[in-house]
Amino acid sequence: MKMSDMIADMILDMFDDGESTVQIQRNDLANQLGCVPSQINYVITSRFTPEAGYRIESRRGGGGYILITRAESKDSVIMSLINSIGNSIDERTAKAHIINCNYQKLISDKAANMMLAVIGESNFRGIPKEAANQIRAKQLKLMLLAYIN
Amino acid sequence: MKMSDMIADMILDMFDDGESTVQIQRNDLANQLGCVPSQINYVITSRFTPEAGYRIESRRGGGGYILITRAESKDSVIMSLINSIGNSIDERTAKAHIINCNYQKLISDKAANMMLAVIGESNFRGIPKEAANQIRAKQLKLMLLAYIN
DNA sequence: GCATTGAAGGACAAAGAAAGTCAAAGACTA
DNA sequence: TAGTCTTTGACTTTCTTTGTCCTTCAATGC
Repeated sequence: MKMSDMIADMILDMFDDGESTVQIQRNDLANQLGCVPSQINYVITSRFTPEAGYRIESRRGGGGYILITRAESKDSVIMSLINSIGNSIDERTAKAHIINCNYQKLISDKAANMMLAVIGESNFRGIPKEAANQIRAKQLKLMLLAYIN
Repeated sequence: MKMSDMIADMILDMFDDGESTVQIQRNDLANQLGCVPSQINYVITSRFTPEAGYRIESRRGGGGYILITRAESKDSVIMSLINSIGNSIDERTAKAHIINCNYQKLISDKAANMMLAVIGESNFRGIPKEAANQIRAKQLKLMLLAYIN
């Protein structure tokens, strides 16, 4: 298993007992898992994003920490994700959002697969990039909306 | 025997133990079989198509992979619907198919709503009718496939 | 108080590890 | 022989890992 996924899982596990915040020591965690500290940052910025419903705070210096706060309601996270999507989105970003949502258990595997199927670049072959991005954005927002209703 | 067929057989073999997904490492497989990596792509796009009941996902970068998912019930009503769709479909017809599937309890209300959201004409505003119909056909087939997995 | 020092975390770039794309050349087939 | 199917390879894009240097903070000693 990839180191990044292990780190993400480790953090998700810490949420398990119903808590909505997790505090970590970057160096400790890196040490436990045998990676460089900056990889923790990579995981946090690529997976624990605001769009996925997380807020990050941190402090440097002696006794420093990283605090990860998870949003309460799933639907509200999805709603704000929808609102964060403008009227155009590329495949890469859309895919990342969907995979993240699925990873955080905001949407089911099946729904995620359906969404991934829809937004794939190869569906749009032959039409201009920007037109495809606009269609993709509309479709993704509507699907997410349909999902929570 | 042709290399393409060997690759296809190899992949099919991996499904053998009742699994509905196979994960491959493109470079590894190419290496095992002694072909260039891109030939794996050729085989996948030419043989493991939605019409044949396969869905493809992949990730690049370190720890990347190609995931091939096979429809479980190849002879289901949905599979034959997928095969009847062709490479172009208008909103009305697509809608009728979806509603019918839902009516027959082949797909859930939620899935039907997601599909209806995707195929809606207004998503495709601004692009030529026929291009829209082709995108819609691809998307509908893939969604149905994702649903039955 | 104030300067120094060590203990955090942050930012960023470079290297590495996959997979994707596309077009040209070659092989087959009707 | 025209047209399709395969094979190959060069180039591109994406994601991950690693490391180095920077900034911030708290504690300590004067």
